[in-house]
Amino acid sequence: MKSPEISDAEWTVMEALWKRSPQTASALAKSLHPSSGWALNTVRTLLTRLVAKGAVRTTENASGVREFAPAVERDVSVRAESKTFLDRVFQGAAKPLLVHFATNSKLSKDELRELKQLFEKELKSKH
Amino acid sequence: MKSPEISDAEWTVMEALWKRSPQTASALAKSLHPSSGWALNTVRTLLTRLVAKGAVRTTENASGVREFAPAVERDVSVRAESKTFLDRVFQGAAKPLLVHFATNSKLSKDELRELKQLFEKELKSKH
DNA sequence: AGCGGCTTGCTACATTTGTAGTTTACACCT
DNA sequence: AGGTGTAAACTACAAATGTAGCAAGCCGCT
Repeated sequence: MKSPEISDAEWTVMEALWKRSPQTASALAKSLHPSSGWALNTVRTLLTRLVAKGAVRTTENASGVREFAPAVERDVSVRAESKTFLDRVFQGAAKPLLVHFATNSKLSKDELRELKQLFEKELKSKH
Repeated sequence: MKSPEISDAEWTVMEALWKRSPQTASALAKSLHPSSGWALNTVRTLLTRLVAKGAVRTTENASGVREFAPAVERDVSVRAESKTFLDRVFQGAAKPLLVHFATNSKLSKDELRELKQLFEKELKSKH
């Protein structure tokens, strides 16, 4: 299941759809407007492109208006993006990436604890 | 020190320069060719753009030929790219990102151990 | 002195991306 | 039925990106 390339602006639309779907173009535009400042047509264009890429699919609602919904799961896209980023910036080496984010992010004590435990668990599961 | 936007192809060139610099355009092209398949002029164009962006600077070597070297440190660019990625795909939340890479990467026992320790250290340093 | 090569500086050109505007078609309200 | 508001479909258009090619100049060899 190759996930299509999703550009920055498109990603914003996808997030909105992953959060709630299906939605009509105008509903989406309305909800995105405050943060993005995008005109309705901008959102429409992005949706059209996403449909063309196969990242979004459409259906008609009762009143004959099109509604949009993700055609790819967020998780799949996140994985694809993550892989691309990992390869590009960290040459595919996960450890340096993890070190980078571990040391460059402001993590709360709780988060640090949880992450430590996660690694402990991973270690153990590795038998 | 804002680091300039570096595109995918450009990033490849930067990596080569970060690995070794200064280098002439043709030396770079030669070393990149096997993996990238790029023509000499392609590399030149990328270099020109990188210079324009301020990511690379040039000097003349003894024989009057230009050599290229990074003008931004890898670390700075990595940080910038990482931030962009974090914001875009994980909405700025580092923990989910760390969880993602911790569970989706094939890490060796040693790496897992080191990472666990890193988090322990971070935890402690947080007093 | 002319030719073959390499270096530089321009130019090219299709795609993708960001960000809309214009036109046409309906569809409901008064 | 005509006006008003949306929806859908096209069209627009500049900047960034990937991927070069062409032209002009300098350098050393024959």
